[in-house]
Amino acid sequence: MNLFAEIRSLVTASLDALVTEGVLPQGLDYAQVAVEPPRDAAHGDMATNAAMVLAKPAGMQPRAIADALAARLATDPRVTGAEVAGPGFLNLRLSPVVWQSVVKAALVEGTGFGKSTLGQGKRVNVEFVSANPTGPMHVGHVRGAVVGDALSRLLAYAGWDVTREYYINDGGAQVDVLARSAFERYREANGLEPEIREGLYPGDYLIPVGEALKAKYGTSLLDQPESVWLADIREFATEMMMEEIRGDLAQLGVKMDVYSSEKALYGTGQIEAAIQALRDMGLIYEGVLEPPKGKTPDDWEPREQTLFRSTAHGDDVDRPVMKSDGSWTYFAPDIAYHYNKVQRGFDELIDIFGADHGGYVKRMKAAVSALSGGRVPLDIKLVQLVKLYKNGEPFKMSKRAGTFVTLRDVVEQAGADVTRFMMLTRKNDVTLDFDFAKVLEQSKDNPVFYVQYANARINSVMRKSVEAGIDCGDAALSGADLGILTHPAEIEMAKKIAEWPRLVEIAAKGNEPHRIAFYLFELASEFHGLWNKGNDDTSLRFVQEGNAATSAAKIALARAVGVVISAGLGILGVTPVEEMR
RNA sequence: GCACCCAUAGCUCAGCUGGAUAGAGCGUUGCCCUCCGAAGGCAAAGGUCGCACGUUCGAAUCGUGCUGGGUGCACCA
Repeated sequence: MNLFAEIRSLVTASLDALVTEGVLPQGLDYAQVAVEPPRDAAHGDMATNAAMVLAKPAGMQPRAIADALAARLATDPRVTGAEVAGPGFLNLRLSPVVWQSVVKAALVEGTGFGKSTLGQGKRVNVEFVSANPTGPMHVGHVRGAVVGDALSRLLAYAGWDVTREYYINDGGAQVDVLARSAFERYREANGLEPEIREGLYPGDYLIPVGEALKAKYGTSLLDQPESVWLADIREFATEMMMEEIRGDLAQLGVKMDVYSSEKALYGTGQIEAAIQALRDMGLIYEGVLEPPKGKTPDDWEPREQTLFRSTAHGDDVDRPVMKSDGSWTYFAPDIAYHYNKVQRGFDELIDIFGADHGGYVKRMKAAVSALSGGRVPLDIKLVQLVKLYKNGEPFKMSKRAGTFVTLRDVVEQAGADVTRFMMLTRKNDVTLDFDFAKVLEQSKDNPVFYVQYANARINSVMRKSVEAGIDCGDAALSGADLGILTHPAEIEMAKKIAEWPRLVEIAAKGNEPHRIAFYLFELASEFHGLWNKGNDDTSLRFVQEGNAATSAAKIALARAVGVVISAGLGILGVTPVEEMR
């Protein structure tokens, strides 16, 4: 139940009526008509800009439209006040009955209360993490994983058919490095001194791979040249790394639907087919790129390459797809992979990249635009760095020494729920500070705790009430006499609940899961405020001694908050707690 | 040199895709509480939304040009 959508329907229906009466001309487009909560509560419960956006096309004064619309709207029983303000805003006040019905809807619909059909079942592919399979996941990957997963849950909640996908970069040179590094660990497992040369991966995590290689191959590969073992060990080590990464993701509560392999694109003609498709559009040519102005690389030399005319689709320069030695650049399989996604019939594509890949988005969008004939939009979210702290002290990590903070380190210290929530307390394109001490703090300063605590309080109230003999099942509560909820503080609470379905749609439209976290904080804040008022004004307490009917109504309100918190945390992938420990 | 991201209260950040007098937390200041409905509460002060033009009924939001910070820039992914 989206109250804002309902009132908007009321507004447009009223506009239609005014057209029928001849007050307004025919053929008006209502697309720009919005019904929103006013910034200032003193302006009422909802505001519409209808009069202002229609003034010009209707050839009328905004006030004239607003007055006519106000009179019309005032006849609806839900509307208790309609006044024109400012340059032509129409402010509406709604009956308490409306807000009470929101509480009831939340109880009846449960965590489906904010669900939307906005996505119309469209198929969206969300590609995220896609970490190189050369080691365990580190902190840098955590945020992308959480954002991608929460976004997937959000879109599913808002009516999309979501596929979560991981692209395994197992086709490039870095997996050869992995294989060579693993080979040294294999030698080590056989009692030889490993030679971790410059450029190899020094991390301890490859020791078990060496052990496993020994278990499989014994000593048979020790004296063999690289050409004999490289492919096999590469495959073996990559698979072990992916196993580890899957485990890491599982710890975070992330489950991919599809793992796609870069390597699988080679040798199957998929890259060739994708490039051919571009070629057929006249977007592939042989040419020489200009050197970048201002900063010419020392070893730059004019070189003829096979280029993709990405500038035809919004890029700044054309991009090479084939190296001078005839092999593909890294861009070519990426094109093929995205072509593959398009061909699988997705209506929308989303990629979650690290911010250091920002220079990559235009060419990727250009490729998808070309290969889908402009049919499939690609949204690329860049996720900024996470800076780790402990009690305000920066946490250092050194990739060179192979000692980095892994995803496991983070989850083991902070827990998956806390980690996930914190990763969503910033918009994706802003760097985020993560302090191991602060995120576990039980205080108002900690948004995770604050939201969880609200939910715990709600459950505490219900536990107590059940002991007092009040049926706190949603069915029973939704049947309570909610007309009792008339106190302004209670109405305010209900208004905040009413925003939930609208917020889901806003967040989904922008692919912005962080909005859910911020909303939950506001919702919890409103709830704690109401709770605190109960300290002084006992009539606002949820449990009213000796008055089961009143208690039921007030508990219903609390439970409605709990329903929304549960739904919201569900989107974030965070488990709601019923008790603070 | 070019592209992308960021710039909002002392600090950390929201801000509904163009709406009304720009919000929250921390910090500061002042009251209150210390009752397990505990892990504090209430209130106040605090702003040239980096700067300048432009678009229009209306701009933190859109456009252009600057300033400052970050990221990236052909034969690496």
